Amino acid sequence: MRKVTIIDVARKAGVSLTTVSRVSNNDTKKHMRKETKERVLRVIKELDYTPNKYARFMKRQKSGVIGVLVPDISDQFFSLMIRGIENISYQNGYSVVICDADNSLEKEKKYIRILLKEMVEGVILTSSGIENEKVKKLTKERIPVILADRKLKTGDFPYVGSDGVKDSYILTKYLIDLGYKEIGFLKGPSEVATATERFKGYIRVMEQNKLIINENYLKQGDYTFQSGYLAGKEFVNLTKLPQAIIAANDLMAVGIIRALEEKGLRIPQDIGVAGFGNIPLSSLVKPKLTTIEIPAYDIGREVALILLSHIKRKRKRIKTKIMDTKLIKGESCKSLK
Amino acid sequence: MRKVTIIDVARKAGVSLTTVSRVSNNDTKKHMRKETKERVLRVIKELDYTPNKYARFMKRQKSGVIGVLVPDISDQFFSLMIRGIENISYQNGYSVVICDADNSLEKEKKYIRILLKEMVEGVILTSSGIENEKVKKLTKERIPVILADRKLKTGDFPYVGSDGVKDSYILTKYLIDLGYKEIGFLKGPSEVATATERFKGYIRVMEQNKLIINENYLKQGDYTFQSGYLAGKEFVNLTKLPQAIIAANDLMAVGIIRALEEKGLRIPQDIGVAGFGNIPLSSLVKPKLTTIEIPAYDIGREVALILLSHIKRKRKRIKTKIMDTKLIKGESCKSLK
DNA sequence: TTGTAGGCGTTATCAA
DNA sequence: TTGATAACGCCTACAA
Repeated sequence: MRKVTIIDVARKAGVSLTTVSRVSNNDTKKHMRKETKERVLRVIKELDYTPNKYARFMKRQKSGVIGVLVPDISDQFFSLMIRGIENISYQNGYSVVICDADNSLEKEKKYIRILLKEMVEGVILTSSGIENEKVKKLTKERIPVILADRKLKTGDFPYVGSDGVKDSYILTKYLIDLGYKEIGFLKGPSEVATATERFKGYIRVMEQNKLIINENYLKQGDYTFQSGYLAGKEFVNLTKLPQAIIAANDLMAVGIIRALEEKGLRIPQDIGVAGFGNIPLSSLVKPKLTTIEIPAYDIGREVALILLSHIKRKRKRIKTKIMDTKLIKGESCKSLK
Repeated sequence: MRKVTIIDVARKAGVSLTTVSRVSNNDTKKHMRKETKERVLRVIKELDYTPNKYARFMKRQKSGVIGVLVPDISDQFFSLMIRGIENISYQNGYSVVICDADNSLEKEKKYIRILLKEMVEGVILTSSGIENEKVKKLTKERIPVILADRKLKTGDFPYVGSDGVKDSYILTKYLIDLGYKEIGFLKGPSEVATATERFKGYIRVMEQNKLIINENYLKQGDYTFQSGYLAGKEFVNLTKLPQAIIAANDLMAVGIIRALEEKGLRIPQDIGVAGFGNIPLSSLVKPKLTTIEIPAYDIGREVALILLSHIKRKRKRIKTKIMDTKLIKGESCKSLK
């Protein structure tokens, strides 16, 4: 069954292809008889005609595709974000090409090249640590790049996501208000912006409240469950435990809990644990995690909207949007008073 | 910065575009001087030329895109599967368009239409219950369709996934061998093939072993955590509990565990629980789930390979591949002997 | 208000 | 062994 082309429509409607093209593109500049327009519209519907996007590209040099580059699509945070992106994109007639960098810098670079070849009109980037250099390559080709969830070390690309410092500030403050004084922190990977921001917020509140930051209570993780579990084991080996531990993300927090429980410690009676993200796992785990909810789906929608506004060169090109987050008072921390 | 075209290459190499085209497509039918070929190849590399895929489509009428339609990309099983699909696809120069049906039949139909407009060369379908009718529409357009993980009620489309009956057979048999006799079952949604197959396998083993299937021990769920939790509550309200409960997937199994624990029951001391899937959550939960591992990533790779073989009309067009699964002996069931 | 014609970058057919 | 040329389906400047 051959595809319907603009010629089929033109023939059936008894007009030239130009007229059909104008109707299907809703060309308002040219005036045309209402009757003609309606007739063409009817035939378009009858034949179920849609312009061939590849042919259209030839003239317009616009692909109608945007690229999304994430570290790991099987991380639910990112898959939710992608759902948000797709939602907005399809509504606006854009398709989405997703690239999973597999947490590898190598693949990330490779995909930047692929996206260029795909002639995407814009890129949404959540980097696992790519250098600015490579990203600049995109902007040099006049392809707008918006960062989602994770900022880059340098450069001032538009960004949509939460304010990690503020989030951490709120969470740490909440623990302090509950009565916790000796609070440890499990850091995330140093090349990821959210990780460093969250650590910074923690430090800031601790200092503001004149609380001592014990070096032994600071550990390094990489955002995986496993690294949380290992850090948890390190914690229980200390001669004296902190009263609570904040992990830079939920997955590590769950890992910590598992390690602590294995040693017979009870959460939150013996020690409090908190994380960031409020990933679905966080409420399925027992005890439910105290955490900061980051609205992945909404971030996806916002970042797509902003990218499209850049692509379409709308006058108000928004640069950055900090999303509201929400403190989830789970069961993994309790009032000490 | 303008894109390099075939003309730029031709000019720089001092040959015609035809020659460049032949080199870049590795046309083996036509013989050409080795020297010419090498020169062109060098220029292609120098200029970093890649054929414009949109222009190429115009001639070939092949988009180089395959479509993937899943019920929910934020379900880790599907996102892992997608990773497998993308892995193979990119290796073969194909891009992937992902459609998230959001577990809705309505959207599923809509996306079938979109995929047709996108002129995908093939479709990988994991249906949340679409009618055969709609899928036939695709095959009528000569677009190959391969089912992943979930079969359709009717029609004999190629399929890649596990054998739900067999999986369930193995799991149930394992419980029986442990000494369990009164085994309940929480069913999944009736329109999903894996759910009905797993129930069938359970029934079969129970009957073969002359074990009574107590109607009160059969409940209906919909694959969500919530439905597992609710079913768990129904179970504890029974005057007499079964010795073990099998849920048609892991998420529901975890829900059951949560409900049972809330009533003070201990797993596996008081009652055993098992599921299907071995999703990452299953090993993060306590106790670790007894379950059947379904290799999502490998299913993705296999289904992509098979789809590509159909697209390329290779001689050996594989129809179906049943993937090996693995019994995970977790801690949520124990030997009663 | 509507139509004609040229060209976007590529590949395939035919000719040289 | 290589090259000229006609499509592929659409959009748009220009013509009518």
